[in-house]
Amino acid sequence: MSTAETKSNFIRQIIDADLESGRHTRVVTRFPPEPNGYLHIGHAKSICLNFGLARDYGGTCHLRMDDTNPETEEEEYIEAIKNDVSWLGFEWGEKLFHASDFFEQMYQLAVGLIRDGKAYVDHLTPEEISEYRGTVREPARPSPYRDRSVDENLDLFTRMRAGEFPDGHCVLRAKGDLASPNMKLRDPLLYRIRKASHPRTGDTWCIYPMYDYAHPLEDAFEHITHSICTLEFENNRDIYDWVLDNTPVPARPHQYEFARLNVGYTVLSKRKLLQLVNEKHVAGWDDPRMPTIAGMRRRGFTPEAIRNFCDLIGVAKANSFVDIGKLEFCLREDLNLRSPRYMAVLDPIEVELVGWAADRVTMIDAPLWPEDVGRPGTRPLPLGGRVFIEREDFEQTPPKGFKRLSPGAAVRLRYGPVIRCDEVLRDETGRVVKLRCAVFEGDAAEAPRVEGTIHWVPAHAAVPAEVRLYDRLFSVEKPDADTSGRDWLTLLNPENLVVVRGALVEPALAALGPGQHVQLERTGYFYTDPKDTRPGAPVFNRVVTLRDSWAKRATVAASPAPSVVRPAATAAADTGKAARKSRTTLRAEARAAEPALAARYDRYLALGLSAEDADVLTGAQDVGDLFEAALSVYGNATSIARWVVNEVLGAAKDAPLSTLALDAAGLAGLVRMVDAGDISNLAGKEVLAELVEKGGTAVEIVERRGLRQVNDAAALGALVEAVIAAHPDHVARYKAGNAGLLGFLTGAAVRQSGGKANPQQVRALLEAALAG
RNA sequence: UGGGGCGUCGUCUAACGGCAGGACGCGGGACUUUGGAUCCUUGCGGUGUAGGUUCGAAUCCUACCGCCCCAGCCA
Repeated sequence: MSTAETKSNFIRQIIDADLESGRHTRVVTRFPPEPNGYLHIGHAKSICLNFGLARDYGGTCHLRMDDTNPETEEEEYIEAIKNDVSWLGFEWGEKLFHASDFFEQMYQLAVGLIRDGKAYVDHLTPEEISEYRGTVREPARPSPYRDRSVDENLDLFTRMRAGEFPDGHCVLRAKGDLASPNMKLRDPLLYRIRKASHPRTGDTWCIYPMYDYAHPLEDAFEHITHSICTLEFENNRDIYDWVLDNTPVPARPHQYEFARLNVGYTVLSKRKLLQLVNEKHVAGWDDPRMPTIAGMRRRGFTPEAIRNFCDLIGVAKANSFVDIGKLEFCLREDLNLRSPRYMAVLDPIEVELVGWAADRVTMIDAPLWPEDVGRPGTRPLPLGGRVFIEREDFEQTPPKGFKRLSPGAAVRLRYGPVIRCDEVLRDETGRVVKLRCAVFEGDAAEAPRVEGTIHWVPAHAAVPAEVRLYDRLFSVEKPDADTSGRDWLTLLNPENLVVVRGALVEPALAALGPGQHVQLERTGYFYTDPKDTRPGAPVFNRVVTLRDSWAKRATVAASPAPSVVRPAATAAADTGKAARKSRTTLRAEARAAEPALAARYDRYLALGLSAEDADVLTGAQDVGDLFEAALSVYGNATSIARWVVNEVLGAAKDAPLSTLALDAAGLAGLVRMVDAGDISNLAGKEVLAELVEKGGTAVEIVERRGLRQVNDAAALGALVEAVIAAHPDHVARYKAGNAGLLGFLTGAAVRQSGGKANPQQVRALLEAALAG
């Protein structure tokens, strides 16, 4: 029931472009978990993305264990990961890899880097390395070992591999850029010594590659085309590229980053999840309260619901926080179709049906499925003289709108007769122990009208069962962002699991085996625990509650509407500390350092340019050069300035202007034609795009592409008529008051003319034509 | 603070100079032997701020504001 067609996202756009340009002819992605913990819902997003891309583009997705750190990685995790990915419904076929498969090749490439003088063995201690690295403001200092000879480095590296040095004695480092503002590039570590046994390679290695070195190589060896990771690796992309550019690899993958998943009331950091397990705050990695795939599986989530959730939330680069309600929605949507309905009473009150013959039992054929699911099937449901109902379905003094039982009121027993509460029996503490109710069977004319239906179980045939009510793990929405200073563990929800041992279920449920989904009517979706369910003794895990408009109303009524006063985004309160150095200040500095630029600035102001344009044009030599050169060909300073500032800079996208095919004469010619009305602004931009791309002259491009502006009233009139005829709906909506549609219709007309029609005139003609 | 990213309904996400759309949520309605199933909904609600360019700006230019990431021998 996966919904609709696949949503567009920025990664799909990149792939589309790569396929179209021929950069790639197929798509190969990978999901590269480190086997140092169990997979969680955040990984599910990545799995669905990577495998989904491969599926949709007819490519392949590799499963790769990123096992470069033997100290934290274990075989148990490797198996769990494989199990979870395949349970989610994805197949990697033959394409199972391990980073450790490539250790020898990685080593050889490292030797190559040393030979090329691009890597060295460093003996600085970790503390010293950190110290030498500098800060974001100050550059790094070179390690005293940075310049030793290739031969010495080769010898040392060989001995590192041979196990001659203890852990931490030395590392292999790349010769990066010590002054780089990107800290990751300041001589990144490539190899460290770890005399630990590796789950796959055992003791054959005692040096292990670092992520930043290993990952790009793994991608290249596997011929990955699109290497997709999360946002926090953006800074690592520079080393990713460095490694691939400095080693002879068989392919050239590229890294793209997307926003990782965040959801409320849980944590998704492996460190914290591990701590929850180790310190026994939960019963293990597969505890149903855990956000792990294993935990969700045991709780009763389905792969379909999780996949659907991942489709629903999309993929983008903005940090986001997904409402857990979306997951619950996906769960209910899926579970509705696969969960037969039954009844169970969690907190029973006995009800005596007054007048019911002592040993009379009627069998009810109760449907397993509601009408909308439309599946056949019933289960036998016996009704005798005593039943149990839910304690919360009775109120001595019902609040307004209460549709359940209260003294003198009547309800229908689900699938059964109507009952009216005539007598309430209590114990000495005042607790209700029994209700005596009149029964109205069949179409009894005297039956009271009822508004509510409640669930029940027959007292004589009820079966005791254990019910585990799972709730959100934490009691605050963002335990990771808690600023109260409390330890995050104190934020655990004390009621994240409530075990109900006195629950009573209808007899048909007694035979349920492990791993079955049911809906306990009016209570929620449940799953028989796959580990603890015994023959005849089901254990029910609550997967998710049902939507509950009454509970919602009740809560709202109870809490006196806390009129949420949100601190209005403090309007430009200049309390804000100095922003980062802006481009203006950068340009001002450039002018201060270079008198020629400063002189230009004054001259441009004298030419009549705005201060802003003059500023932008004089921040760098090349921008001003282009402006001046174009100006010498065509003398309208403001027009040239406008095109340089607003259009050329946009087209350049921060690249130096010298990388553009555009020359000053081309630009000047273009601006001249626009000013003269030979071509429209729109066409002008089209011409500029080609000039930037391929160079040439504006006149030639205009003639070749036939972009000369059409100003002829008759031709434009015909065009307008045609557009009006072609879009009757839009015209009607425009006339009904949707003014925004004038833009749409103008656009349609201009587009139909191939960008040649004079847009002002088109718009005016349209407006006039539609006014009548 | 140097650098790298990101700001669109309450939340998530589209729109690539031309109708701000979808989903969850919220509200309203239908139906009802699940208040909680299910269905309908032309209902609510948004382009961080301020300028500029353009016939037309969420989109291009400029400035400002805010948030995230980077100084592990983790990944």
